[in-house]
Amino acid sequence: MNYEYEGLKLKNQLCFPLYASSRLIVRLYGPVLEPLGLTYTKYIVMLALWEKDNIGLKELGGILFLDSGTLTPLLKKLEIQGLVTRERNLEDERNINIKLTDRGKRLKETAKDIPAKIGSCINMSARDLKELHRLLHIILENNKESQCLGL
Amino acid sequence: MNYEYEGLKLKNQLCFPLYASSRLIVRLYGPVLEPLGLTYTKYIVMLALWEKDNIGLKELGGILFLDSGTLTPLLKKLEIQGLVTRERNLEDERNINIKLTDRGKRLKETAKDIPAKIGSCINMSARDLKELHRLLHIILENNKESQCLGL
DNA sequence: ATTTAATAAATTGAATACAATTAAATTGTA
DNA sequence: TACAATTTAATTGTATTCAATTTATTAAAT
Repeated sequence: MNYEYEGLKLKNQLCFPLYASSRLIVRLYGPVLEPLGLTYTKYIVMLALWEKDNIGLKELGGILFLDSGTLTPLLKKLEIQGLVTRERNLEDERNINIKLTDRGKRLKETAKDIPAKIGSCINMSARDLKELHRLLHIILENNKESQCLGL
Repeated sequence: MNYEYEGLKLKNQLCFPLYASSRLIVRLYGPVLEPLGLTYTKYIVMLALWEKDNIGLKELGGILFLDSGTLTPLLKKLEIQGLVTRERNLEDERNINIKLTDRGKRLKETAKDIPAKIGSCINMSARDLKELHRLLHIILENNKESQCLGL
């Protein structure tokens, strides 16, 4: 038997189930977020801002692992929706400060049931959930300043 | 203390680390696949075909959790690259059969070192890797015919 | 003080994802 | 047989992602 190609089998991939389940769960959010006028990416931006308001784009990107190429157009849309404001930092005009509007702050109230709603769709024991959480964070931490990626 | 909004904290999200680490690892593949003329999505299509050649688009989509909207343009590109052929099934012309060309088959040889190359970037014990694998497959299995999603 | 280097955001272009619709082929049924 | 329902790909339109480039601003060095 030739084991030379074992690593190429889908069932032996780590990335594939990661990629597939990520998309699966993001898709789960779609109809739940739609009434709030949010997409999944907009939602995690709002999550970050609800925890820390008045933050620079760079810092926001550091938290969410997203760069200005993704965030700039996204934040402009959130601004048009009246959920955030974007203004240059007066002390250093290279930076931009993102702030929640009152409407953006109030949306938190509407959003607070979403985690439970999504959670009920993921049929997994609390123990497994916690373990999955731990393992994913190992990946994120390992690659935060990876020698493999130039992040 | 008000715990009403605990579920909205990023650190309590399951989806966020799933989403972030998936993107992180897909990005890891970029420079590794580039010399082969493949993107990550093209790569998993090739992985599936190396395991089962001459397969319908629908069946391929079932394996990879992708629909014709994603696969049709992707397969056309792989066809232009000379890695696959697309032909209507003569018995049922609604279906299309995807076959590897000789060149597509030979690419497997070039690709066989990729899993080890990526693996070396993911600093995780064999035990943790296996556990992560198991947990991700729980999510995929649970939602394969979910009551929450209309897949 | 000038010039150079570094940093942050915005822009551009390529490649997905995916919902929704359309078109073609097949199946089931009256 | 006709016709409605179903199935499969393809198409369309919207929303990301991300690498690479550009522009503006600030910091560092001469």
